[in-house]
Amino acid sequence: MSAENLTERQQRVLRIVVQEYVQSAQPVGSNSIAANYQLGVSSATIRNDLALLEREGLLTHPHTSAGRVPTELGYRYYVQFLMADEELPSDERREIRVQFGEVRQEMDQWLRLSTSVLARTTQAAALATAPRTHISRYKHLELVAIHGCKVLLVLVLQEGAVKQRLLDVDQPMEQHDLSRISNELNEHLVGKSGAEFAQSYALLSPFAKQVAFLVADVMERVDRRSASQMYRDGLAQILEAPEFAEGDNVRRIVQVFEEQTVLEQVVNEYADSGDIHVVISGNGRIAELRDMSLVLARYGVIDRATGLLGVVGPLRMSYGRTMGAVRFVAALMSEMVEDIYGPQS
Amino acid sequence: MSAENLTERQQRVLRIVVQEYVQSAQPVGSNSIAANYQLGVSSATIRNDLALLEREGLLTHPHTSAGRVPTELGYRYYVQFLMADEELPSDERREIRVQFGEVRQEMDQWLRLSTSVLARTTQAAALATAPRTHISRYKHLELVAIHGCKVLLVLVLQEGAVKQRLLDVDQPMEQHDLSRISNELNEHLVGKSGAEFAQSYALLSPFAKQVAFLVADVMERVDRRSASQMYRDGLAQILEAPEFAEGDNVRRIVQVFEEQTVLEQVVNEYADSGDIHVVISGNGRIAELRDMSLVLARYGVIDRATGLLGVVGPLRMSYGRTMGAVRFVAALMSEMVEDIYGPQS
DNA sequence: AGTAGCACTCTGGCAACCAGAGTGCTACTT
DNA sequence: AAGTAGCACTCTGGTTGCCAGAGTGCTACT
Repeated sequence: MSAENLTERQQRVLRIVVQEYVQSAQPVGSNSIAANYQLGVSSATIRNDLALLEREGLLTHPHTSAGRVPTELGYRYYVQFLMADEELPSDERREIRVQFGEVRQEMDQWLRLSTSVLARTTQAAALATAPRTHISRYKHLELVAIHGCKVLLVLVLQEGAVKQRLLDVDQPMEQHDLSRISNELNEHLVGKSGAEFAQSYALLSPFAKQVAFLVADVMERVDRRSASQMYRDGLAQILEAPEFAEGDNVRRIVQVFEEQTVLEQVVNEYADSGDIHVVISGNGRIAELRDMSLVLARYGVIDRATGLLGVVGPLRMSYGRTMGAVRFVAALMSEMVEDIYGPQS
Repeated sequence: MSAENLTERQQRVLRIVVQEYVQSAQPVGSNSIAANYQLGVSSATIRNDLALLEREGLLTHPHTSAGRVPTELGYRYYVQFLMADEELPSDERREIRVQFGEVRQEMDQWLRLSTSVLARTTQAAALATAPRTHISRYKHLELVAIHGCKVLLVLVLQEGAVKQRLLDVDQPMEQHDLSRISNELNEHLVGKSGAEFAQSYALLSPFAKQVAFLVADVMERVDRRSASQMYRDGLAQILEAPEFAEGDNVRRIVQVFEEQTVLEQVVNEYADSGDIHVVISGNGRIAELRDMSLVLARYGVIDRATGLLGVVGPLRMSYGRTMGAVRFVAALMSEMVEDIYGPQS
């Protein structure tokens, strides 16, 4: 796709159509353009431009006597060439910053807040995944006696994630003994990945070694899982969009949003690229995402721990504002994740 | 509501109407009843019975020339007097049991599996809350040095819940020192509620005391929160129900399901009663739940840690099967929670 | 290149119509 | 008294025809 084919005015007309349609959800006709924008030409001229834009595949009309509507290609052209980057207004930014400040200490609230903020400011459905590393590394482990032969294993990974697991041991154990074993493991395994545990097995007591096996297993599971649990919010909002009102669409959207697998696919596809991404109608390749747009950004500390966040909305979305919001929230989250890792070492 | 007004046959007719309508989603008329069931009377007689059931407020018809449909009252009568308790078929039970067996050790999977199983077996939307106690009690704490002045506090509560919190300390601390403090706190605070911490403050070192304040705060927050995070699944499925297809209904359902506040209200209302509950159309008192039925059951160890699970579906739901499924999953969950507490002491 | 004017097309709403389904009632039977 | 046959009545949902309104596309003109 290139910008060369269109005259200045045609580009303006295309921009107007997209913006009007985004706002009103109504096909926009030549008359209303001529009346509401001072293009210095009559509606007939605009009609010619519209016809040309349609021949180029950027616009279409639902039926002969309706106004024009952007095609997927039209939206892509708009996002790539015509759109102005919008920053979130500073008062909104300030308020969001305050909210993030309030949960700074509670890591388990970060994602919830991100999705909630995104959903509210963009009027779309928001999603976020927890930061993950490629290979988990051991940070700290604790064995807690629950009762009798039940022991709770609490594992802290270097990226700050906490995993728990219930163990059955052969015979009742005292918290005292369990702590000794925890200490032993913490001493030898800190900073290691599951694969590197093997180096240390020789140094461990038999029971500690058993636990180490288990920990390695847990860590491997974490790594193998294609994506961590996804937070979501704002589903109800996008169902208000008129284009989703019709029959089967609702179900498709809810399914995409609930099921995770489709989103994971996209998320994985954009796993390692840096900047913000706009996926319009699944970029034609992902059938389930037909008629939806995603705006996604990666956040975190690259090569250390990164996650993905963004929104899902109708094609007819305010891309400028949405991208501004996603970019801003991603930046805030990055700040907070960096905080865990300390100044870049 | 009582059972006395209706003759044997009228009750049978009501049961047939409910069951047919649940299956077909079509209003059921006197002819089809006479044809498909051997009641030994003609359709005219059934018409009389239907008219009577309608006068009693148990049935209604959408318009003059349509068949009958149960009213909310009709469903309630059905559930209370006419319904046969259905147990889940044994092969389904076995398979579910296997699945639960596989995640026995991973507590963080329990709720996810519960909702997933319920959603699949009942074809409705499922929800579950984590087990909670009225007053949290301290079990174990760990302080983990993250880097510089950042410390991660990991708190294990007696009911098995794990909370984490990020701390900023005045000066960098060694893991060694942090462990000493953790041990100090574990020694003095184990089994205590936040309110009871005060007894021990005198025995603690200054820094440990500061941490104890913080822990008390965290525990208080946990207790104050009206309900723990809710797991959900199967939303897409119930949107297939024809009665939800129409306009605003979808949004209302998604909102109820997503927003938590309404569900919390109900959940709290049935917080302390033992058996399974069927809430039909919000029992007339909760407007948001109009045209939906909830089937809820409490699970866990009473007076120790209990949670709630159940499903949300259309009024037109197979109550027998749904109740069987909810009861079964609640029993499994109770087993697993009991396991944490050990044999009733 | 741009414009005025006009014929053409398609939608969405409205009214009229009809077959089908199911009721409610009355008069009759057992 | 309980049940039944028969029939008039009512309401829906689909179909058809119609019309105003909106917007286009084309041709002839500046």
